[in-house]
Amino acid sequence: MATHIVNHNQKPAPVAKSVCEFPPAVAEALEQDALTTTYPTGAVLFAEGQAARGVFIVRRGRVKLSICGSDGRTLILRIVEPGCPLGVAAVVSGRQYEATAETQEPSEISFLRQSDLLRLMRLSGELALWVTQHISQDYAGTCREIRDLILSDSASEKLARLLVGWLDQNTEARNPSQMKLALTHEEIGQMIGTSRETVSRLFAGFKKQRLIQQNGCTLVIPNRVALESLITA
Amino acid sequence: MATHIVNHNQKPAPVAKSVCEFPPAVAEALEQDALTTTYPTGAVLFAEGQAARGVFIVRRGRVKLSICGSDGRTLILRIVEPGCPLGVAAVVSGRQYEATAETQEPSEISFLRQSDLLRLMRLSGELALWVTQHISQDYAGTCREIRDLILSDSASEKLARLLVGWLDQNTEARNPSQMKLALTHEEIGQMIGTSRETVSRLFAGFKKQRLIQQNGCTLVIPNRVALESLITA
DNA sequence: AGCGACTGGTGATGGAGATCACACATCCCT
DNA sequence: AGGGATGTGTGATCTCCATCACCAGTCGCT
Repeated sequence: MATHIVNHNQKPAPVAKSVCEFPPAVAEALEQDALTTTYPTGAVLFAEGQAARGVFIVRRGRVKLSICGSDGRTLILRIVEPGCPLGVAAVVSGRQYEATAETQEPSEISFLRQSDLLRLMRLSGELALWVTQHISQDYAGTCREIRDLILSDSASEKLARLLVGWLDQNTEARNPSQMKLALTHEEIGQMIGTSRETVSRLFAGFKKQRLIQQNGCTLVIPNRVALESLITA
Repeated sequence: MATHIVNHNQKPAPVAKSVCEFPPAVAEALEQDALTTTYPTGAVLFAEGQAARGVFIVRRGRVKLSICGSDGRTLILRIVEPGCPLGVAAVVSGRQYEATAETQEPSEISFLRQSDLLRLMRLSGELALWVTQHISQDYAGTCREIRDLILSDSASEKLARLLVGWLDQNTEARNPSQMKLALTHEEIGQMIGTSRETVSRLFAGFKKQRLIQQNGCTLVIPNRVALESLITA
């Protein structure tokens, strides 16, 4: 099934997200060997602990990447945006998926089998490089995650970090101090390792301190500096 | 938002047999272009945030890899043994080192400049593969780290996890239930994200429960199963 | 409507562990 | 010897946050 490489909402290159537009070799590989499917919300692409079958590449939509502990609690590693591959590390080293990938909204996702990916990587240095760079990017991101989570005891600091991080992803938006809040309090809690109630209380506190404003699902951060001042406190 | 119950009982990756044995292509690269140096204890190979200059490959000794938070607290990611490269992810993606590497004992370490590594990777697919697999291995390890740290609230569970993990690295030792304790309580605390005092108290508690014995720097774990039973408790 | 599932707000309580404060043991200097 | 460093053991507080409990708003569904 040939897949057309179209980006409906052509956003100018997201900052940290590297390329939303694929390098030629990657695009070619996708056209030739990838199977593109549309998934509904809540579909599980792969689960933590499963043997790696192949990589998934997000074309449209958003995918939640999470790991879960023995007691059932969940930690969201990150929300993956279009242009990014999922499961590359597991696939190239032939082990298990390290996390669980679940769609957060209806998404269009390409799948490339392990054997095809490895074969193509051998043929195309460019593709191999793309894969390697994405893995090391994931690694760097995970290290940041650890720093933010472990090395700040107060929950408010973690939340402030998360919000500031979201702001940074929004630099090219029309209003850079404004963003859509697409996660529930529960999910935010799972991103910063706290309970849902704590997130509620923190938001209430932030509003009282005029650090954030919220109407509907739109979050406004009038004073970024004040929010940042919580981070090293 | 399904919650997935997953089994994490996988033995940690086949331990790269600690003896310094490299694939031919790697050995050749090291011979040709690497600079091998002997460092004293406490030498800093590179620090978190520095621009990546090249990779360091441990030939002999042990290197502590850690990240530190704004408040000065430290988290030890892992102790790197001979045969393993350091800083690969940062080098191939040309960004900053994600962590700080510091020798824990006098060590012999080879250095390979970024430009040389990239050039050699282009020439030798075998070397490129070796590098890529090490990165994804580091990534997987970091994910495990996150799971262990975040998704187990009790500090005793974290310590039990650490000890069991050490046991697994000892499978080839003469007495598999015995090991040398080369870290201070403070460092152990930095590995599991707790304070030094808590580690002391936990050790005392474990001894009282006959879960561990200790004479000098030798740690004996007579009953591994009992220790493991703490982990999902 | 009316019901159920999900989400968000907020109080009360308890407990695990950080932190402070000591005391004691080594070990290594000169 | 003494005197630093450094590592360890343990008690006393104190604080933050998880947890339990309950209520209220808002969807979507029949």
